Amino acid sequence: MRKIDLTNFQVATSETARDINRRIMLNLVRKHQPVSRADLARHSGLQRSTVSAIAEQLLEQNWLKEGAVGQSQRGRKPRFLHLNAQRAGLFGINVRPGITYMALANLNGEFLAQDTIPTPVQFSQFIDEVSQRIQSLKTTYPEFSYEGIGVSLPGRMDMASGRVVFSPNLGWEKEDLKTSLESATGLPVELENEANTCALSEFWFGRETEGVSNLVAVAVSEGIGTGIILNGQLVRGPFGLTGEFGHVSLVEDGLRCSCGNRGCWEMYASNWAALRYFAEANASDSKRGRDQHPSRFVHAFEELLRLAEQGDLGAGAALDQMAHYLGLGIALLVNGLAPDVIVVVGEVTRAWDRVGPIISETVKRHSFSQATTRIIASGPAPLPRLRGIIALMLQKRFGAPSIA
Amino acid sequence: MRKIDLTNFQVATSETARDINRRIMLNLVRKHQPVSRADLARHSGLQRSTVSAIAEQLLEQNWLKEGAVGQSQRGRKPRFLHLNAQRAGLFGINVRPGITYMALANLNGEFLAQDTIPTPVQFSQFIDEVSQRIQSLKTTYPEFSYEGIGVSLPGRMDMASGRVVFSPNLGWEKEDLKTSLESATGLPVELENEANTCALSEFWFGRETEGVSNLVAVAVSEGIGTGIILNGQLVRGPFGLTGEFGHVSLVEDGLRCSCGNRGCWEMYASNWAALRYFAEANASDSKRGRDQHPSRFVHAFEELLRLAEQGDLGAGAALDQMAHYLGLGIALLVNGLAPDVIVVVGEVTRAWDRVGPIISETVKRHSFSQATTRIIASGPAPLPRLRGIIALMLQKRFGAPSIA
DNA sequence: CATTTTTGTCTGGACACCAAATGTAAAGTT
DNA sequence: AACTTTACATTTGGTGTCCAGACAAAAATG
Repeated sequence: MRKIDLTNFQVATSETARDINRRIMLNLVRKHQPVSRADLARHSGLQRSTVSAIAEQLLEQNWLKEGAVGQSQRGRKPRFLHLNAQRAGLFGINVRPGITYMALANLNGEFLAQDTIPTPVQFSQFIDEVSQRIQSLKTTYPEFSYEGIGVSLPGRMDMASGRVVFSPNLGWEKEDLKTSLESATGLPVELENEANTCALSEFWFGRETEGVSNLVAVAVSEGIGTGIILNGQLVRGPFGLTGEFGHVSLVEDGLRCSCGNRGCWEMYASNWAALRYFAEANASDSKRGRDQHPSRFVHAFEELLRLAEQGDLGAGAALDQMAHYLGLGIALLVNGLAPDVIVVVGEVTRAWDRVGPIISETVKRHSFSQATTRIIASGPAPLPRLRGIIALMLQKRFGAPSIA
Repeated sequence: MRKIDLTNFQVATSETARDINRRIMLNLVRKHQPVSRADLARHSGLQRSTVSAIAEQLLEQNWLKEGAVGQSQRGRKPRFLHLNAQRAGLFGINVRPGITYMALANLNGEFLAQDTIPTPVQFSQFIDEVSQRIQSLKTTYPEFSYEGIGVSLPGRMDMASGRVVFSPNLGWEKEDLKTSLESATGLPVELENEANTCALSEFWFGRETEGVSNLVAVAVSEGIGTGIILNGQLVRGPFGLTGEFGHVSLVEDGLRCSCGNRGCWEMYASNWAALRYFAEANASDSKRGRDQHPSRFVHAFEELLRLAEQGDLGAGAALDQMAHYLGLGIALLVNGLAPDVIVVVGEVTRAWDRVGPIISETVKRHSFSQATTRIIASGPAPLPRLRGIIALMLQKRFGAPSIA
């Protein structure tokens, strides 16, 4: 039960009920499509007349389409309804150090086109290149009604102002990405932290998350970020700062981290940490990785994965150590938040057969027996980020309306 | 924005709008009472006619009372409305090892009577004694409409079944406290973890939490529990297990905790930890405290506080060390959750002049500079728990309705 | 005493949901 | 082939709610 915030609330009007039921209808169509009005009435508990009225509105506004006539054992055959996929064209952009992924998705969250570009170092160049590609995609798919652009970023941003608050890996702090991209493309832009988008991706599209309302995503790359969904909604906190569990001290008086703290989780469980373990074991330069160009760094970790897969003992040991520390941090999340699901995202999941059991074992040893949290691996990046940023925009239509 | 859970949702009816607006009205009356209908219309943005209609309903159902005629500079004088305090008599029970606190509160959350009893070891005896006192209070205050009993417990409980899931300090696991107390008193009973009630107390009654929607309570006693409020609502998680940050490993390979883990936060920052520090420094028996009867143990920590206040260096050093570790754990919460406010609850707040600065300093050293979390001390126990369990029940009437 | 200002109520219209009747269409039955 | 049954979908009348504006009531002002 939520407290009503008297500094910022809104009363209900006579249209509030319709708003609520319309969103429920859209969700039911999304889940069961193609589906008849009668079925929708049964699923929702609304009267058939009400369902017809809502459907009529949604058909008028092009959110739904009437499809083929369906089959039934006896009686009049139903006229199926389904989402009008073309009603929303959504651009998802996943900005990573070194490389930027772009995608076009429809109302069903299905991808129609994907593209990658090297992430320009210059901010203005980034805006130019991205808006140019968006323009070209818009002309390639003229049948869509374009609704917006979502950007997944390694950083934290303030929702109110739309500005990036904290982004050490990109260096775009203080840049007004939202406004710049909006004026360049003419489409509304939404920003979100990449760990949060990973969480949203699993929450809205995950197969193992049916009925789940508490979920934490652990996004493992150069660093570690966490996206936290509790009570069925993303937790952003003031300035979107919630979720920096990667900078929690796991090792007392441990390695100094760029954040100023010591012994941060991400110093021991990130891709970079694994490369460090590998380098240290080989008694070579321990600074390897950090000094390389970001995209080359990604390749270094993928090489480590490949080496381990091929049976290299040193690479395997580095991954094992990384997995151990991943487990320690995840145990902390299990104890403290006890979500239904923790989903691990990142290149490391490609070696899940190896790291998964180590993580599970470590978590079991360091957490309550009562906690029933499932720990699962997500698909390979960059898909979770792109799917998640699309989910963020779909939420606008399919999420529960904000009331009171 | 919340995702709609299609396994468990409810559609809007024609009364949904009224339900929403009625709750907003109740909140506005609570905040501004005594207040006129015209003022309520201005505060809410509803039409005066609508406000009158809602007020009429609430007056009929005795939630509101029409008070004195107020003053105004010009024009017709307003007829003031205020909450009918007697409309709800709420019993709050705070069960602690050794001692149980009881209180009777009204719809305004004001306390009318308070009482304490030694916590019986036998569960059945507890039910008997509590229901007997409740019966006696009901006859003393016959003018109330009694709405329920809330119980604050050191443990975790499953909302669905109402059973205690985990309660090492009470030993009432598997007991059906809710049903037992309900059948003994004839009143509906709600259970809640004590750290959660501390959070609710500050959230609903705190003076420094206006407009705050993310708050974490750190309840420090024999152990440490955390109550987490995010996006304006309590996070309970499956089986109410969310919030056991007290059992997060802060010290690698540290002291073994009763939970099975090693180096748990509460092994280093609880009252018991401070007593251990004190005992260790005095080279005496390090098991002191654990072996004592719970209520005597409370007295031991209060004695430590008194000693420190009187200038005892050893006692002061023990508190300082406790404060340091409190700061470490709180820094973790600041980094990971970045709430607007963290409120510390417990006997230790009586020495806030001493421990507050140490906590702040430690948090500052171990967390982001961006985080704007305020760290405050709550009033002395047992008030927060009692106020919080009352808040839990008041939520039923004043919280936002659950929709979709 | 008329005017102005403010509070509170009343009335008609719009919107939404519900329940039941009606219309529509197809399959099964006689 | 005509009738009955079944199921889908729409129409109609009733109720609840909010809104906008008119109206009534009450008190200060000029």
